[in-house]
Amino acid sequence: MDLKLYNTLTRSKEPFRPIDPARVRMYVCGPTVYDFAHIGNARPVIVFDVLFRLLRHLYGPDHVKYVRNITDVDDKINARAAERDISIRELTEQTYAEFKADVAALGCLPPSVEPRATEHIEEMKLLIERLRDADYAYVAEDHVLFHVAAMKDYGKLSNRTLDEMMAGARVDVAPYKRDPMDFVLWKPSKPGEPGWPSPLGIQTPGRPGWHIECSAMSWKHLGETFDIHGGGIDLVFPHHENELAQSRCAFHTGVMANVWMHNGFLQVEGEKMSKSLGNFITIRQLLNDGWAGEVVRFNMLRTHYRQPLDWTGKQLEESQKILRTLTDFSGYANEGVEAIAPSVQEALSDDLNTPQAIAELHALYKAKKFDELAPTLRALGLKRPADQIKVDAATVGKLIDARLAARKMKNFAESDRIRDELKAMGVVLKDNKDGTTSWEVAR
RNA sequence: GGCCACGUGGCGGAGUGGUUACGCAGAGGACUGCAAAUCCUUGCACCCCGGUUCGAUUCCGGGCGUGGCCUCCA
Repeated sequence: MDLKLYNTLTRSKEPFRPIDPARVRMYVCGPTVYDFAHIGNARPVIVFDVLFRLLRHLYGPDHVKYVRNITDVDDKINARAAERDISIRELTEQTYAEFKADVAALGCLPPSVEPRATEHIEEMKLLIERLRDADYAYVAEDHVLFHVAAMKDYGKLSNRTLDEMMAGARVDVAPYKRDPMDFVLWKPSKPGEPGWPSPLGIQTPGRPGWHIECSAMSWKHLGETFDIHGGGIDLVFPHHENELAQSRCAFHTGVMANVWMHNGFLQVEGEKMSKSLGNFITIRQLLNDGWAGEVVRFNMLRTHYRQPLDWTGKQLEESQKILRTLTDFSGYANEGVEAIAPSVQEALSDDLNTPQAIAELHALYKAKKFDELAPTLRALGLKRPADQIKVDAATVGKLIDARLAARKMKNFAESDRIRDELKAMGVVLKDNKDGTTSWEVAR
């Protein structure tokens, strides 16, 4: 069956045809490492992890290269490091380590490569030189700017024409820009700011603009053109539009990535997530609150990746319940063979229709096809969530024995009392026909 | 103001020009000392107004609502 993916470039679902099936290449914009990742950041990480897993399944694990960058040079990083009075390196290292731990808890495989912007300054400078040599870029007051008007079909990805953008441009345009829409490829660093020797004969040390980082890193690790470029929908403009412009103009190609994929925006309890509203949810916080990473992952996948998603506590609880049910059969194990059942593969192949895939998981469960269900769950990174609270099994066992004894003597007041006591501990009993009792932790 | 997305049953959420989504919650039943868990059954739908059509939730136009981008943002 064919994999179909929605392409933002063409605004339609298209059959996926890798440039080289032996080397499927995907790039996704990664985090700017200055603070804990929030659930908005988690969405693309999880969505593209599912795609990564599907591609590995379809083309073979050794034939898929997934690059997710780390932006470790950025004004927000500088500000935060100064705020906390630590070095930039300390901040980015620490934040990156937290990020790695968080997304691992969400059941995400590490990408094939996680390049850092600061380790690709030379590639960025090479790109900048190429762009200037081809008259797509110019130097002005120690900045290097991309001249948007030089590119004929600029705006194709975000569906904007240059005229529209000019009309909407804000008043305070930097005076050294030829056109208001021109964007920075390289900018001078003030003393104290991170800086590198500048390209194109600029004497002042400088640092790269945001967009050139991704062009450089994707080039280095995936080549001039590749298959899939992903990220959040809010990155379409200006980030991806500019990335695309840089790479295409630097390499004189008609495409950068063949398929551009964007996940929808996420809200929290019906509102935009923001620090001022006090509804800012980090991955770390959810984990600290006792939610299993798998539950967070499952909750994210219950909505199709292109749809807007409203994150609520109610849904999270529901997700935990569902995921427990789906993994509640004898013989289930979190580790073991991984495989994707045909019905699930078909759903995922239709532009990553994870809600349909989940419906298929339910169908497998209902049909008792556990030998297909377990490997599929594992292949999707959906394990049985761990209990939120820990209880002492020996204590529970003793209480159950006492209750069974009471029941045998038809002392139901006592047996119900013990049941309530266990319930207060978070333990829920399941009586069986033959007089035995099994139990599980409710949270 | 410009560009764009979304609006499905109590809730979440797929999908489709005419036939069951799926899940959670609810209701009824089986089981149970009573429950819980489990299993079986089940009610409830497509924002509004026009148009196209034999027929529209599904296509087109308009309206209303929510959200995103246009400045850093997943």
